[in-house]
Amino acid sequence: MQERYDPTTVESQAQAHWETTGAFAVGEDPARPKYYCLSMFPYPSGRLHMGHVRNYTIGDVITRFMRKQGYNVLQPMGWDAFGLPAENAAMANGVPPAKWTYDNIAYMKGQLRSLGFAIDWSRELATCQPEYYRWNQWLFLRMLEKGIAYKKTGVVNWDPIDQTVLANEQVIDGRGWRTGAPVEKREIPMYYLRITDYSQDLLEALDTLPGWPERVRTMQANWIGRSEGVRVGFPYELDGEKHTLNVFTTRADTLMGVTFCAVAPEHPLATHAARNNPQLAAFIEECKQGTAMEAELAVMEKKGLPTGLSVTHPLSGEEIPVWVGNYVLMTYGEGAVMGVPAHDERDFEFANRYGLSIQQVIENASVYTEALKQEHPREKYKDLYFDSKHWKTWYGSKAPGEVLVCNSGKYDGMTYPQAVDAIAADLQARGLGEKQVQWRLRNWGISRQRYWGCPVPLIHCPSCGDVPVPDKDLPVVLPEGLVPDGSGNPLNKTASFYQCKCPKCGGDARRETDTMDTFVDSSWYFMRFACAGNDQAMVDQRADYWMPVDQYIGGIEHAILHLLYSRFWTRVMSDLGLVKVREPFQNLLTQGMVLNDIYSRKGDDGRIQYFNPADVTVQVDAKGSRIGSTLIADGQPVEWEGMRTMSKSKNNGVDPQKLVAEYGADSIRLFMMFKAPPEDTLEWSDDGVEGAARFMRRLWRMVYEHVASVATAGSVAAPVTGEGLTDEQRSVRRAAHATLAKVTDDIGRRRIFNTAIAAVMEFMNTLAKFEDRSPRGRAVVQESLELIVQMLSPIVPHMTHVLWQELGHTDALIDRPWPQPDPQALVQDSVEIVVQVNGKLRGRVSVPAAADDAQIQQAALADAGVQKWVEGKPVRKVIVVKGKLVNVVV
RNA sequence: GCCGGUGUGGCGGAAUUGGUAGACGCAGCAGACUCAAAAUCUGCCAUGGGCAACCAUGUGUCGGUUCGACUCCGACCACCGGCACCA
Repeated sequence: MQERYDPTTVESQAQAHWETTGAFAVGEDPARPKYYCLSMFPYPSGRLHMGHVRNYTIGDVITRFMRKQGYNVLQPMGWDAFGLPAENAAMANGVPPAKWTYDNIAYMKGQLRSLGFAIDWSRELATCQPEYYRWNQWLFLRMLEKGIAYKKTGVVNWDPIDQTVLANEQVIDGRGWRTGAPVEKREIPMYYLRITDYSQDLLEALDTLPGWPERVRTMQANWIGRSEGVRVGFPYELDGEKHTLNVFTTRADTLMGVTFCAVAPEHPLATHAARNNPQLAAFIEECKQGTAMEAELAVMEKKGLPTGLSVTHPLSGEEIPVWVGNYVLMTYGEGAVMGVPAHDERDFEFANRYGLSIQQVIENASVYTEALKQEHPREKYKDLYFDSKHWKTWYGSKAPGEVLVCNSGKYDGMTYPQAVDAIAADLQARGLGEKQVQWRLRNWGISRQRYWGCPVPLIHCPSCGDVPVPDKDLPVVLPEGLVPDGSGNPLNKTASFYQCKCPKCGGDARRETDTMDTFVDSSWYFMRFACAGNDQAMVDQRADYWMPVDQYIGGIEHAILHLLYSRFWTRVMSDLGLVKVREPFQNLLTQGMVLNDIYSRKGDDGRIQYFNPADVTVQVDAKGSRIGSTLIADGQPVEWEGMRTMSKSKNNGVDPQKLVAEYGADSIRLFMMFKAPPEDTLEWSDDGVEGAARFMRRLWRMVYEHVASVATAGSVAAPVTGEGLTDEQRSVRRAAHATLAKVTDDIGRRRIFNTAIAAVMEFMNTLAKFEDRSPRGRAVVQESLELIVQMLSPIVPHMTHVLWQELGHTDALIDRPWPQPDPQALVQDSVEIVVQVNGKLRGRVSVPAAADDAQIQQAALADAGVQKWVEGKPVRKVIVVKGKLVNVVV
């Protein structure tokens, strides 16, 4: 055995073994339970970043662990290869997106291989391959037939100078990223998928996913956003015709407090009113300025203008003025809201700004008590509700029983649910409303006015209209040699693509040049992995074998959109009879981001320059606190801006390849798994990697010294059992098996790897102090080292592969079943009990493991340290927690 | 703005079901080995007081529940993720 640990030799040796034995290729095996372990596939951006390394290491640890548990484990890998960055790179370098993408894939695949992931590469796919995306097109056509896909106009960000649609990312401070022109909203025709048909199903089925993080399920539920309320119709007359303005409200109990209605700028009523009202027309035009992003709309100053029209209150018959409000969203509900300024914060703000009246119709019974009514009679009370600080307490609650309706005639004194029921019933009787369920979820617009994506398979014929591409003509292949220049989709300028014949009438027609949202590509790739190589069908029965994905791993940033779209797409495929599964992902692990320090310096020209943390040294004081940082190159100070996700713009990226070359893949993998729990953010640290490498060398040396001692002093004793061991030998053995139990639980159940590694480290500290070199002692060491090597094998597979052989084994560690802790080794004679007096730690006692409560209590009270605090005070109560602690209350 | 999350020593984190706060590691300090350095090994390492035994304080802030709270409840502060065309 080599005395020194050399990662390069070790890793090539292990990888060669896996390569030649085809260790990672899997097929359908009815004899074993299957396990599908999937990490979110990467966008081929150029090189692997640390987030990828973290993601795939987590997946690999689980894959290797489950394999050792006897499962037939599939871990595939592919490329989310369509998307905007390829077009940006094309614009910058003049290289077609296809070439850039395929070059990146080749490079990144090499990186993944060097990290030793147990990936079945025979199933690799890239979403930009026609063999893949033809099935996007095929399923889209099925959705058209079923009415799930349809055409409608949608709002996009429009750059008026480049005359092109901008992605949200391409809008910087409300301006086009290339032109700097203020962005406008524009309506264009698009294709949509009716995900809202599945709202109820998508929401209810969240309860069938206990293996998903609670927060993700909550976020999805809120995103789908089911709310129960009432549709209220406000009748009005226009040009002698009767109409109704519909609004949706969850607070029908406040209906008698409506003092205005507000409609979205795009609402038909607004459009109508603006015809003879230039001021209003100008306001609506102004609302078209700015982006289509909801986050931006939500923080905008609330503005409005009266339409000059009014509607009739459905119950009181009062005239209610109609306003146009920039905060009313056309995409939610009816695109119109009723305004109850006394009991809605936003309406309150709006009414105050425009001098609209405020009518209180609810009093808070629990807060506005009889005593307070004496103190604050109505007149005084009035002032209070303009006091926004108290607004929430006094008016914001709708908890039943807490608030009662007032100033509302026959509804006075009713609670929230009573009033909603009564008002809904009265509205229904008049044909002016009813109870309604409203969803926040919107249908999925999939059209993108971009080149590097999957073509939408439609043909526009002047005589036949929109004609689907016949299945026999699929795929509609995207030409790969084009280079976008920023002035829109190059497909629009490529006659060989868009010129075509109508499949119906054979006349000249124009092919659709929009491509699909890349979320389409990622909505079903996991099913395609199961059916690699099938060129006759989208999926086959192999998908039924492998699906659902047993463990899905990816970034928390995908908690809503990607996962929801995948759940929807899987349902559509299920409804079409293509697959049996309805929920694609059984268990979900959302890994945290990888952060690194940011260092900057303001240049003479006032521009901020960022320096890579590798080029900076940090000064610390005697305690190790950070006191400053300087650039190595010039020794001058640089500013530390804290830690953020690794990015090009902040120049704080770390190149995985360099690290693998320097420390080996195992040390990087170990560091990533040890530094933080998988769901938390991970702060990068070069010192931490150094520490991981130190641990690797330590383990290597321990095995080396053991193997050498066996070579010189003869073989170890027969395999150890509990029989005839010294106390020390027994205690080491107990520690070894207790560590195994903990590591098995941490990896297998808790999916927390940092504590598993810490437990192994702790045990290695114990083992290092064990100096018994008798044959029995060496047998205990042999067993301990074998367990350590096996426990670490999912995390550092290369080194453990080699050490396993050095420990005298001829089988390959990857196929070795996971060890079981020996129950006999875990038995303890006595346990330490912590003794508290009034909840404060005052002593420790050792009691036999079998001691009952009374014996434990007696031992606790007899302890000298405890006596000191109990003496002279009556003992009121003694709480005994078996095997753990005693609390004496005096 | 809305939805979700996080907050513990100099730093990353541990404490799994309400039961010993700070495991494990990084950094730091001291020492051993060495001509020296690297590597390695040993010890110390929350804060304040004390020679020490020990005592008090301490898990973002304020308040509550409990024999007992990092953990549960209420209010607040700060930061992070998402908000439908980045992936």
